[in-house]
Amino acid sequence: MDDQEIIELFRENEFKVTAQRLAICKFIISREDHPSADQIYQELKIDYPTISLGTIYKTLDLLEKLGIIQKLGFNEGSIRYDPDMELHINVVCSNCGKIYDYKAENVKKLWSDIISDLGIKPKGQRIDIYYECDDCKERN
Amino acid sequence: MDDQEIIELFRENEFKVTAQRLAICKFIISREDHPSADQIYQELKIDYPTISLGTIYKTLDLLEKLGIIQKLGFNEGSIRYDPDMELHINVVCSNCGKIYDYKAENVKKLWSDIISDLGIKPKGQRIDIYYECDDCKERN
DNA sequence: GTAACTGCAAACGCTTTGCACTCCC
DNA sequence: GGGAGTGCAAAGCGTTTGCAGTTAC
Repeated sequence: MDDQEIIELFRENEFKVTAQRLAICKFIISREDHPSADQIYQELKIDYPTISLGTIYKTLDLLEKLGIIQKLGFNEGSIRYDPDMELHINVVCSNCGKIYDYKAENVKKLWSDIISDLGIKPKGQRIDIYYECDDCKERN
Repeated sequence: MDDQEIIELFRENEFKVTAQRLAICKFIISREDHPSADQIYQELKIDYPTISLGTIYKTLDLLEKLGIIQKLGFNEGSIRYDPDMELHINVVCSNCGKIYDYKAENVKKLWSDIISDLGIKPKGQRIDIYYECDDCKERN
């Protein structure tokens, strides 16, 4: 998704295009590690010194409504933002919180089987695997 | 898991057996809808009028450490407690938050394939499907 | 008897809200 | 020019913490 596509998506949905929104949207799309609101804030503050956490949260809600990102609530109460809306598995280090995505064709087949078995119209899904990453293993 | 087993598990791990702990543990095991801490509090208050939310939280942490329950953080920031530690799918109404579990044999096979593909030692997992339940559909 | 547990209240951290100012269109 | 968006600070809410009193063992 390039700048132009983002701008068009905003305009189509009658949201104004602002520097902050563009920056937040581009940032989250460029990251594969599902950052938290505060991580986004800390990094964008460098280039946009007056940006506020409130704006980050409002924009993230907007991006979720537009279907660009997915919120992921975790057990310690933290919320992370995932720009991958396709069926995938979040591989999560339960120690440091690092996340990467895993895609497997076989998941798709199984998933459609389950859906038809359940007889529901799914609105979304979330699949996590928790493990301890190599960095954390070394540290202990 | 009956009373005696719970008591033994507590003692084995050198935790004292109190009326509150037993009540919380039995309550959560008996429920299939993954209640929140406050729901547990509201219901137990009837039989244990002096029980406090602090005790609920402390006990839930303890039960998680003992491996009896699993915490599930959701997108709106809420945390729900799931007493089913086996591989299963949480079927979640994204409107009212109702949850029920779905177990399928075929998930297990796929899961072990994915694990060996990833080459990791999983510590746990979580699989959610979001949909709108019949009650909520009617209401709209 | 004593260390662990409970209940209460205060503290905490993340998220949301309200409002005056600003800026996109 | 006008209304949506921003930034700031305050409020909100679920969870955690600290501590004096209580209870299991």
